[in-house]
Order: sequence, then C-alpha cells, then structure tokens
Amino acid sequence: MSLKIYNTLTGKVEEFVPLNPPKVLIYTCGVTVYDDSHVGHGRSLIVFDTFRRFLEHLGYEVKFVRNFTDVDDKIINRAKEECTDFMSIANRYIASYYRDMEAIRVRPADVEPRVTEHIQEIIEVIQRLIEKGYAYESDGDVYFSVSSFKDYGKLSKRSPEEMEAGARVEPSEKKRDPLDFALWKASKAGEPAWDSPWGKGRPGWHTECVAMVFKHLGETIDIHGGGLDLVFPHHENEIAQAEAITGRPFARYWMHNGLVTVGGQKMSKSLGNYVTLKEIYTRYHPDVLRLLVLFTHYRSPLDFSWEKMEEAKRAYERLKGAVEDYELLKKLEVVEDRSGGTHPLYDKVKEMEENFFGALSDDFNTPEALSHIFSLVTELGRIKNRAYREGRITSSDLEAYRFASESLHSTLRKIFGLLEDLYHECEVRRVVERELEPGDVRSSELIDLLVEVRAMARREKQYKIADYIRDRLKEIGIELEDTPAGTRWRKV
RNA sequence: GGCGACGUGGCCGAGCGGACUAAGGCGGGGGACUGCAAAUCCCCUUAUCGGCGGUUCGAAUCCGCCCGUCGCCUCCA
Repeated sequence: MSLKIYNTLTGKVEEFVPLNPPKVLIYTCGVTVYDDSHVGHGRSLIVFDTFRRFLEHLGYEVKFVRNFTDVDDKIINRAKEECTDFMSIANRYIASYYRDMEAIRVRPADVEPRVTEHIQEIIEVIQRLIEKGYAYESDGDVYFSVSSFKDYGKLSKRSPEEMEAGARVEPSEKKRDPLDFALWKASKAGEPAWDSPWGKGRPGWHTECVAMVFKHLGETIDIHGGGLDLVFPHHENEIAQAEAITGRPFARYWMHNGLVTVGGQKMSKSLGNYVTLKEIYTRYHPDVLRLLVLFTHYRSPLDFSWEKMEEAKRAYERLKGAVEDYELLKKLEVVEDRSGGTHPLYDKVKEMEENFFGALSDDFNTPEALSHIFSLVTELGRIKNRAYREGRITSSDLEAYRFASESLHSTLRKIFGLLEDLYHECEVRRVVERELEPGDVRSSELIDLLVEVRAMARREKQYKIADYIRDRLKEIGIELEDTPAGTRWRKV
C-alpha cells in the first residue's frame, strides 16, 4: 500500500517516495523557547510525532530532527524583563518543553539541535551565500538578496512583484530591497553576540534551519514540516538559502499542519487567547489532547474549546474502556463452547487494521482511521453487553475479545501514542499531579474499603446505605460501577 | 489592497466526479440490562452538503459569480 501525502510545494496529494529508501529524513521547525508551549505548538508536535510513528510502522528508517530556537528577539526581551541572561531563559523553557513532551507523549527527535550550538555552521552557510552572490553585507548585517533567487515564492505561491505591491514589508536603509531578509544581525550593546567575519552579531531566524538540516540530515531531505504559519516567510526563505547554495531541491515534500484557533481566531501569544499544555494536562489525561488533535485532519483548522476537550474525553474513556474491560470479562464465569468455526471478531480486527492503515496512507487521514477504530470498539461492546446480560462469557467470546482488544491497544499505542500507561495509570498520573494529590495511595485503600462496605449493604438489600455511599463518593470525584464481576471505581 | 484556505446533520468532523441510501465522535430522546445507577448494546434525532448559475450520462465533490468566516503578507507551530 503506497503512502500519499499532500505536498505544499506542488499543491497536490502525491505518492511518497523517499530519496534513499528505507531511509526517511524529516526536519520540523521546533519552538522558540521564551515561554511555555501552548495547544497550537502541541498540535504540530503531536501531528508530526504521530506521522513519524506511522512511517516507522511502514518500515522506514526515520531520522527525525527538530530544533530549538534558543536565541532571538523574544528570548532577549524576556531576559531583559527578568534582568537575567538569555541563556537562562532558554534553558528554563527547554526544560519546561521537555516536561510537556513527556506528559503528552511526544517522543524526542533523534537530534534536537540548538541554535547556539550551531553558530559556526550558520556562519558557513552565510559565507557560502555571499560567495555565490546571493547575500551581501551591509553595516554589520548580512542580507539575502531575494531578487537574485529566481524561484523565490514557489512554496508560498506568491511573486516578489505581488509582495512589493502589498507594500507591508519592513523598510530598512541597510537593505538593498525591502524584500531582502536578514541572515546575520549586528548585535546591539548588551545583546548576545558571536564573532563573525562581519563583526559581532547573531544569526537571523531563517538560516538556522538550513544549517541544521545540512549538518544533521544533508542537502536534500525527504520531508520538511511545520505549522501553516511558517510557509511564508520562514520556509520560503529556507528554500531560497538552501537551493541557492546547492542548486538542488531542499525538501522533497513540505507538510504543514493547520492552525489551532479559538473562537475562529488563531491561537497565539499576541492575541492572548492561548491555553498552555500544562493547563491541559493538569486538567485532563494527556491522551485526551492527542485524541482531540487526531480527530481533525492535520491540514484543517482546529478550533479549540473546553467543550471539545470534554467531548474528546468521553471518546477517550470509551476507547480505554474497550481495552480495559478484558480484565473485567475474564473474571466472569467462563463457559466452554466448542461450536467450532472462527469467531467473527477476528475478521473484524483484520478489517479494522486494513482500513486504519489505509486511511493513514491517504494523506494521513487520522479522523477516518479513528472511525475504523471506533467500529471495532462497538464490536467489543457487543460482546461485553452479551456477557453482562448473561452474567457469564463463552470461552470463544473471551478469547476473541482478548485478541481484538490487544490488537486495538497495540495499534493505538504504537501509532497514535494513546493508552500507553493503561495498567500503570495511577503511577503516571501521580507524577503529573504530584503536587495536587499527595495522599493518593492511602485514599485508594479507603475507597476500596467503602466499596466493600457498600457491597455488604447491597447484599442485605440496604439500598439506602449503599446509594448514600455511592452518591457521596461521586461528590468527591469517585464513580462506582457495578458489574457482574463485582464493583469497580475510577476517578472522574 | 495582494495571495490562499474554508463553509457538510443539534454540535464537532471525514468524504473532494459514480458502491453517498454522506464515515466516525459528542449531545438529546426512547428501549434492553440493573434493586436504582454507571458501563455496554439497540433504535430514533440525522443531512441533498453556504447561495445562484454552469460543465457532465452523473457533482457535496469540477468551473464561474455572490455571501460569510479565517489565515498569510511583521515574530509566530
């Protein structure tokens, strides 16, 4: 089955053919570390993390690089506000980023380069551009000459003439042309600075990605990804620099995820309408966010709301329940049945897997893939329903359930990064909520005790007492569920 | 102003020329199960796809115009 993905460069869905299979080289633009990451960053991170997992599943040897921009205006400004140096700001938010990624289960990239560790490589890229006549020095700055690169605008589909007409470009006496962009900026007093052939300064934003790609991946990579808002000017400028130097395609496929909006407007720092990842995972299991992201096609806009988080949470609980309920079903009385023949569920599993991977192969259609997941979840529910009615389960139903739920779990975990901590949830949640719930272990024993007492009351048909216990537990966030195999409880 | 995207049931959201009598999720109603709940299942809510006009044997899917929403053009995932 061939993989098809939409390529921003051509504007078409194309068959994905890596340059040197089975290797696949991917680069995505990471975050600028001057503040906590929000849901907008999270979406992009989750999308590409999931896509990478899918490529690995297909048998590709993926080398994945995602950078940190650890020196730029915003970091410097933040440092000034706090009367500290830019490096401690960067380090603080890199640490914060790693906490977030661990919580939302975005795997680290194979290489996570930092700009400040690649100054020499950046300078070399700039020097090569000057040598080839694509860049010029001007009073300690270095600019890329947009008019010297004929393909400029091919990614964002706009021509330099149109942009001039738009006339919203930054004016500067140092630039020969208003469209030219900075590769190197002479540093002002008190700002971080590195020695260069053009004097003390620091790199402009657009060069770092080119230098890092060249160093860690090579001159042509398979996939370059990032948020839709990076298409212009950032990615356009990357292409200009890289292809001016090599004369060869920089990235064969450009993938851009749609933006996260709030009430229809882009989630961003400047609008102040952002929700940090930390807010998300202190209120919800991190899988809920992953599910929310995967419920929308990666190229469509995703309008964030807490209502949607609630919806995703319900869906998440259904998924989780389908996988977990095997533990419950096997506690029921199992009746042997030798009716023979294969259980119909095995075919359903096969069908689900084929449809699931088929959907992902068609421009990474995660919503459709999830629809196939849920059709299997419904099949599992049918078995549960039958078992609950009869108070027992046939051995073939139980075995089929085990097979199907394991297959479901393994697919969700490996590809979507969901339900990774199913059987260790208490521990993982305690890590996440460490400060919030120090006494969790003790209270779980107490809850077990109350559940026991309630069971006794029920046996005596003392329903008022039994219901009182259940209602009071619910008030403190513990929900009880009576099953043919006994009562279980969960936090809500 | 320039360039681009989007508008599908109560809400969200796939589908992008013929198996669409339009996936899936969430919500609401009814039923099965339950001491009552919860979980699970079944049924209903549930669609002619922003509007108008074209192309085609055939359009939610292609083209044109209009209306509406958003993005990029300045740092942004």
